[in-house]
Amino acid sequence: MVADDSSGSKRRHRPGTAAYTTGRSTAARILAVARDIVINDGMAKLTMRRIARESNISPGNLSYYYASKTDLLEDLCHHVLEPYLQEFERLRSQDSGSPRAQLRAVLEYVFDDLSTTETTHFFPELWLLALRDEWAAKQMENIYATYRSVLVDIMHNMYPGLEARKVQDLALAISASIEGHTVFIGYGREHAARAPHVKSLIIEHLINLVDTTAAACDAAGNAA
Amino acid sequence: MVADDSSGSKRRHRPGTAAYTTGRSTAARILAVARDIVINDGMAKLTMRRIARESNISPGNLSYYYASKTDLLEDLCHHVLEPYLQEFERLRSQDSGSPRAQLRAVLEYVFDDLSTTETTHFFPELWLLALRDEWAAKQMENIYATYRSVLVDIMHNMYPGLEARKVQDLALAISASIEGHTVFIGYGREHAARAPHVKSLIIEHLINLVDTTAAACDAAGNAA
Amino acid sequence: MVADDSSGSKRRHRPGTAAYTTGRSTAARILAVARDIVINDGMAKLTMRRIARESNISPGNLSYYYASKTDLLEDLCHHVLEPYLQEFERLRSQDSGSPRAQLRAVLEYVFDDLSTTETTHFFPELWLLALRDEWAAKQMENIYATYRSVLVDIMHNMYPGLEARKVQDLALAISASIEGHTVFIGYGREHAARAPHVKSLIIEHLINLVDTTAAACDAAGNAA
Amino acid sequence: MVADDSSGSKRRHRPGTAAYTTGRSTAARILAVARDIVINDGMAKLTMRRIARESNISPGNLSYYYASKTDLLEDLCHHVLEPYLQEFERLRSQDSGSPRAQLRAVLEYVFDDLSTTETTHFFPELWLLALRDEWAAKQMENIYATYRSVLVDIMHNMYPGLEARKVQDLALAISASIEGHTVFIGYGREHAARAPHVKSLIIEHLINLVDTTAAACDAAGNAA
DNA sequence: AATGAATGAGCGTTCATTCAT
DNA sequence: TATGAATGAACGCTCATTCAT
Repeated sequence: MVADDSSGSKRRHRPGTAAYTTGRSTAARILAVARDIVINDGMAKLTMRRIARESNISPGNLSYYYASKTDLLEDLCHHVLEPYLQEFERLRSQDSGSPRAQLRAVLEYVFDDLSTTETTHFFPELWLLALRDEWAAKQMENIYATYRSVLVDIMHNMYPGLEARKVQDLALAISASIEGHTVFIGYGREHAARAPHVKSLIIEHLINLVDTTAAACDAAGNAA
Repeated sequence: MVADDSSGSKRRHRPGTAAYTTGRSTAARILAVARDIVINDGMAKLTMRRIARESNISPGNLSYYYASKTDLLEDLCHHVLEPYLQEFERLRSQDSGSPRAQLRAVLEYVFDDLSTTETTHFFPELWLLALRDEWAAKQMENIYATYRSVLVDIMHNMYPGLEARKVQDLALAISASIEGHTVFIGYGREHAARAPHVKSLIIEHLINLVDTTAAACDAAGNAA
Repeated sequence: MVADDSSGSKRRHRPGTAAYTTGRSTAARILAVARDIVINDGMAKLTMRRIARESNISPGNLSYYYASKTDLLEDLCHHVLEPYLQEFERLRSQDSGSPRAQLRAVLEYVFDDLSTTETTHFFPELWLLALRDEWAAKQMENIYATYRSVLVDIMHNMYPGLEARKVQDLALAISASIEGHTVFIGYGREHAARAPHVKSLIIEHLINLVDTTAAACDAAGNAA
Repeated sequence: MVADDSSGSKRRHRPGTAAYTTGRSTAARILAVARDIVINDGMAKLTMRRIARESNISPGNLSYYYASKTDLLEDLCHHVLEPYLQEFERLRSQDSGSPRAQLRAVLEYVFDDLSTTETTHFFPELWLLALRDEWAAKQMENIYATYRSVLVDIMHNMYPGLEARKVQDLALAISASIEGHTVFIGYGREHAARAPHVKSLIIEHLINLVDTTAAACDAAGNAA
């Protein structure tokens, strides 16, 4: 699940840069190093000098690839989040036998992913960044909107009659509920050991939430 | 709901400090200022100089109260979280007619609190801090353990036969599910407007989760 | 002719700074060092780090006195120009026997001053600075306006009937003519050796310009 | 009045460079861009990177044409000043009816030229550069020596008997007096609006200075 | 003739911290 | 209690320059 450079990526480092193979490898190294720093030590420890040092290049050369830290940060967000986007698209088009099974597959993927170092460490940073940084907010909304749209698609297949607004709220509630577990059962977190138990508890419950809500709406619809 | 200095607070500013009235008011001012900075501008903008400036004291004097930034941070955590602790104790001992009504009251309180600027902005900072700072991790665990213990108490009243481990997992899943909404429907967040709809969707269903789980366990118990 | 701190100086270093004797001496040292750098090596070589180094203080401490380089530059302008302002006021109130003698005294002072290292090196920097820096432009206008107002006063004493506008143009032309010599006969300049000869040539003649202009205006006035 | 490459220019970009048509046009572009930067934004903003960027070439290629910034600066001086040299030669050989009329023509040209953006902005930079840069000093002396030699020629025609040294001092005083107006009535300067009035005031006066000095010397000579 | 890639010193500035008074 | 004064490392960033291709 590595970002594919040939894909429709919008923006990357300073234009004109990374044209030769050596430059391309340097550019890749920069992002990899930056990613590792954020995940291992947190965004607060992500400094241009350290990125340069750990990429084995000079500060001057780093700013040849990224004119400003903001530029780098934007590219980093993109770089880290793109694989998730691709995974969501894969899950959307995946045939699991039934919509219900497909929904379960998606929720299990997301829940399991919470325990990943990357997810446990990067996403909370993104949540915080998004509070003050316009660009980060857009990136965050982008990834979660994609995630929810997959849920929406599947729920629509399960209950075609369920009204759109309701389905969207369900997707929001479901995704938020699962994301919330990150800080409790994520990698290295206090209750990481309970992850399997909580997983079975919560996933079945969330699928059940869809059924219940659909039934309630259906009843309300019929009554009207 | 202001922190009561005479309460069982473990540690506070430099010992021997804040003995006189002026000192005490200065100490209070420092924490209030620090809290505001974190909530309004984020932890990254919390600098000793700025705290000093906005507290109308000199940097030198600030370090008289707090020998290091870490010390201040610890006290700040305590200062911000204590009111929540008190609120949870209040909710624990609150009589709402039935355990189910009491559970609903707690979940509604927590859910509504998510939309608060303070909660939306402070807790994600805490989640991040807890990843690297021992003390923050302890503070975070403390507040959430208290929160869950309230849920555990109530659920025990609802289903005395439900085994302890299961009840604890339920409390974990319920609290995590609600917390997760912070970053989506919290103050100023993308989907803040959907808060009321998501609230009604999720709360009833989390209560339902308790019933379902209890029923399933009961059935399993009987079968055995 | 040293700047007097007790005078009506408008602004100085960061407020609250230089309150004790040690701080005051440091503040003075900073300006003296900055002045020397500009005069000896030019404005382009005036860096915060070098000022700090040559003032025997740390960069951090320098920015304690001056929060930004711009602040320091403004204070430096003030510091360097103030003595000139005071000298002009002295010349204005000086009794030289006759207005003509007083005029000659002023022009001689200014002309002789051109050969000073300080004037030769600092004023051209100011002229350049004033092109792009608002504050420098104001400071430059301030010093030259004072200079011209002295000339205006004296010329008014010489020819009370001469119209104000004409007197002002005369002051402008006279001062500009003398200033222009800075870059040719100033300290270390190509033609420094010709200074005495050019001085006698130009000063008498500028006084003569006043007489000639007054006579011409008088004739025109009578004719009308 | 564009610099002619075939003229007796002493040195230009890196030897061997600009041999082909493309190279020549690039070389010309570099100087034009550099000139514009200095005139519009000042010497302090003249950086190699910026010259390269605005010339649409890479920094590497720029240093193919100019091995160092100093080299470029020298060429830039030459490039900017050459048109003035040519203009002075034109003025020297210009027939204006009488030497006095020719002198007036020269002074008027120079005075009017002061109001030019180019002159107002470039010459003060040159004055400053000449203080520390040998080459700039030479270039500056070259242009002003040519200027003065024109004045000397004309004054010699007016008063053939006037001794050489005196004539040279006169030329120095006259040119310096006019140049001094640059920083007061030049383009965008505080007193630009007074330019026409000051012009008539000063030019007639300077011509008069020649007459007076000649008369005085003549009298002194006769007396002796 | 031109490019992309890289260097390393230096820039102005901020920071947590220390300390004498 | 409180201040002014000071440190030194680190920050993001710019610069003239070099060099292989």
